Amino acid sequence: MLQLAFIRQNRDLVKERLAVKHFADVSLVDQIIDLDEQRRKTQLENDELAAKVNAASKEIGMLMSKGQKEEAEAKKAEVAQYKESSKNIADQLSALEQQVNDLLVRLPNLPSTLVPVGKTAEDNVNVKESGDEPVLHAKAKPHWDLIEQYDIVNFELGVKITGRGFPVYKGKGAKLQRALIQYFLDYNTAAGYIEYLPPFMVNEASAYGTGQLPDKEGQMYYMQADNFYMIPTAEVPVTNVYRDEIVKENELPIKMTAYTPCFRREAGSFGADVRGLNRVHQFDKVEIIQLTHPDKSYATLDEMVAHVEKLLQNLGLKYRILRLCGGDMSFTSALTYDFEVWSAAQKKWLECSSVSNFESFQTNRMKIRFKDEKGKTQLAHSLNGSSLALPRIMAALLENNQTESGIVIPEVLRTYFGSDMIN
RNA sequence: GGAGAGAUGGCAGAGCGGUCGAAUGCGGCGGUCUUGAAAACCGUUGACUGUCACAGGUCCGGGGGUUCGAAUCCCUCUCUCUCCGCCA
Repeated sequence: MLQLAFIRQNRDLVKERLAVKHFADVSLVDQIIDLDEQRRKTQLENDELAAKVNAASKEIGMLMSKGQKEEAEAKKAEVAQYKESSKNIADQLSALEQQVNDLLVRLPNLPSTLVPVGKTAEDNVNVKESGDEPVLHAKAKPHWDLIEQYDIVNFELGVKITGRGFPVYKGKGAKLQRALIQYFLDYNTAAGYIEYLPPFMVNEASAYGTGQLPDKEGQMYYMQADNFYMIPTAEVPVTNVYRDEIVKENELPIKMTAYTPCFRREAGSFGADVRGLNRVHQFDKVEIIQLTHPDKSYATLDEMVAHVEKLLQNLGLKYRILRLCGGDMSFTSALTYDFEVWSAAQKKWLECSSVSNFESFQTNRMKIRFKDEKGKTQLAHSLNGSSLALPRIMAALLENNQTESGIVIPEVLRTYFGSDMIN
């Protein structure tokens, strides 16, 4: 969430930036500032009374030890009066705190000044497009036909075992998944990311920390008996590694990577967009996460974008990089780049990575801080990106690399995959 | 699932209901000494809120209660550990 002090000092700027994100209820900002004003006033009253009670109680202790019983009793009566009024004020105070906080968590992150103005995906800015258009043979098929032909992914089986959107990978399909995961993790750790293998379910505090709660619980699978959520992305468990921690400045940046399956309910999607591997409830993803000094997060964002880009180049895929406009960004992000791969048989761009700077939006909730040179604690910045989400990469690889004699495996994957073709 | 023990500052670990934000040790930081380092010695070292700066307030797992006063007593929730059972 946004920092209250910042909102207070930059009322107009905050409103202006929220408008870029098409946030409907800009008046929230004024409400928050007004309520906080009251809160602070009430806090002062409360504190003054508490100080009186504290002082009187101390005196009572002294009087008692000296055996001055009557004086002590008189003081007690005095304290009783303070407490009468303090009860009321304390209730007011906690109500105000609650209200301020409830409103504050409803404010999305402010978009950075680099964010293009716009409302929908149409308004995203194409920053770069690269890679060659694959030349397909005459009988080229979309990936949902290819996986049947080579018997490498089975959706019907997934329906039988679980339900729609839970693909079963089989044989070379399973092995290709494993090869991709392995390759991505090795590529990330070679760049200095520490590998984690976190739990695939998280508690409420973790889901709140990265911003999935309180609003988006509908997107997560929920284990009622234990009050756990299935993770929608590795970002959730891995960013929470540093929740409530204060690190030393020289420990930054903290770079982490993790493979996890991701579980998304994504209710209400139909049609061609969801065919095959385009959109599923469970998929594999390798994620990169960084915690940085606030001054360095934008340089880090560029570095992460370049890191993911290289990965796509190594796989030989045609891709483009989009800078998301204000209306298309997530609630928590300040600046996001989406990567899309070209799926040659579907003739469609498929999103395969999203790299974002959250500035202090997540770290403020999670209280991820560092001690600067002067010994002051400050919020770190958090960033993350997919490197990469597997299903759409798999779809693009299958479609773009298909030949009449089989599917050609990219050079970089061959040692992991054990051969150069699926046929 | 059954039985028991516990939750205190970065870590370890004290804490008769009053002067405890909290002993002590370790660690961290600064200094003395040293060519440099180690050792030794001296000093310093929690977070949040608030203020121009002080002052003040809050925090000893969470919530509630008793009391003039709670880390300390009571209730409750959560979590952790040990033993037994079950199990990959």
